Amino acid sequence: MTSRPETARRDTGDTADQTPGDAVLRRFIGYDMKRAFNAVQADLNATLAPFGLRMVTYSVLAVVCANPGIRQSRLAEVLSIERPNLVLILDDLEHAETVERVRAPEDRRAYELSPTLKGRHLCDRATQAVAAHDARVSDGIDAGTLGTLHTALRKIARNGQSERSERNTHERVSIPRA
Amino acid sequence: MTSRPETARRDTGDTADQTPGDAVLRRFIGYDMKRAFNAVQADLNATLAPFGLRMVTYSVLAVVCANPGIRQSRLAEVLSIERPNLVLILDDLEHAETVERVRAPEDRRAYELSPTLKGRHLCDRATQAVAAHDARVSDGIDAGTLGTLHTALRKIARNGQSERSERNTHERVSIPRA
DNA sequence: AAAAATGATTATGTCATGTAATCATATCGA
DNA sequence: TCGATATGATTACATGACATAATCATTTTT
Repeated sequence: MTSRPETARRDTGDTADQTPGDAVLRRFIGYDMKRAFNAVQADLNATLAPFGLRMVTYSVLAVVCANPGIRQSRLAEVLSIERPNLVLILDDLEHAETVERVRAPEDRRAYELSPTLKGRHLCDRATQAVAAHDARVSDGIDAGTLGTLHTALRKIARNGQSERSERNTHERVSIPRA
Repeated sequence: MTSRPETARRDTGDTADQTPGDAVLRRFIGYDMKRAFNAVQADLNATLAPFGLRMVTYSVLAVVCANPGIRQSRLAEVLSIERPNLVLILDDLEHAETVERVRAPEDRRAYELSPTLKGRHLCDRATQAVAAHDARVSDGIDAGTLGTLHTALRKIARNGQSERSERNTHERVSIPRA
């Protein structure tokens, strides 16, 4: 296998040239995913900005609303966010008076998180905007394909996960709490 | 629309609880994309590390190999990288003696980029590893579905792109931070 | 020739995210 | 019960990715 120029002629750098240039990378799912995700991320952040939210803060708010009383550790685990980072995110949300930290009565180290009324309303409105955004970026993709996409992406996430944990077999493997 | 807890009972934080917790977000392709991409990115970076490459540097090397003589502006445009950032990436590759900057004879402001022999070999080997990685993360997804996935992701990328450019006709929105 | 545009670079700032160390409380073992 | 250890949350710090503005050299335009 020897890498070759995409075209026989030497690329003169002519910007009118319609040759993709990144054709070599297009065959990789990872490349298409990165490009798609970048576009989605930019649009989503623009969608959430009017609500004073970012992607992460919205995710956290949504999960807290759906799971009132959830603790920070569990939340971090669910969203694959490092605990220290979650602290700042929650500071942000708490400062906006959308989420409350309440000491867990059974374990006074822990906080139980719950949305304020304001938080619920914000979450509902933001969720509508996110749903609209999601519909926009999925425009022109039929429902069946969309389902396939969901399934495939989840499989890929699992595949990547397992690859990584296999690599980490040296240290902790499972989490045998409880 | 009013947000509701996913389960009737209050979440006790019991770690044995198998309830996903992020079910509210799972309906968005953006969420599944983020999770999938994170997993892929982690695995890919681990795959490239032995070659002294990162995702970006590999992309650049691959495009340079496929388009010898390409200029930095064009390269930045193709990969959607900001020009200033490309400078450092190329410094890296040039320092590793995999890519060369040569003044363009017709325009002495510009550099024409081409891979060294070493660069070509590295690219070929890295490409094999990346292809293997891509196969790993796509494991269990049949060829037809994979094609559908490519098509859908490209469409999403385009949708996001056009949304953003439409939005940029307005002014920028700032995000107030605590 | 002067002005404007372009390719590359430098300097700089911001944001996201990760690691290590710290503090308080809880649990476990002797 | 006391001491060791584990756990939840936090703080402090490092890093990496990426964007913006200003600068320099060269080219193009007028």
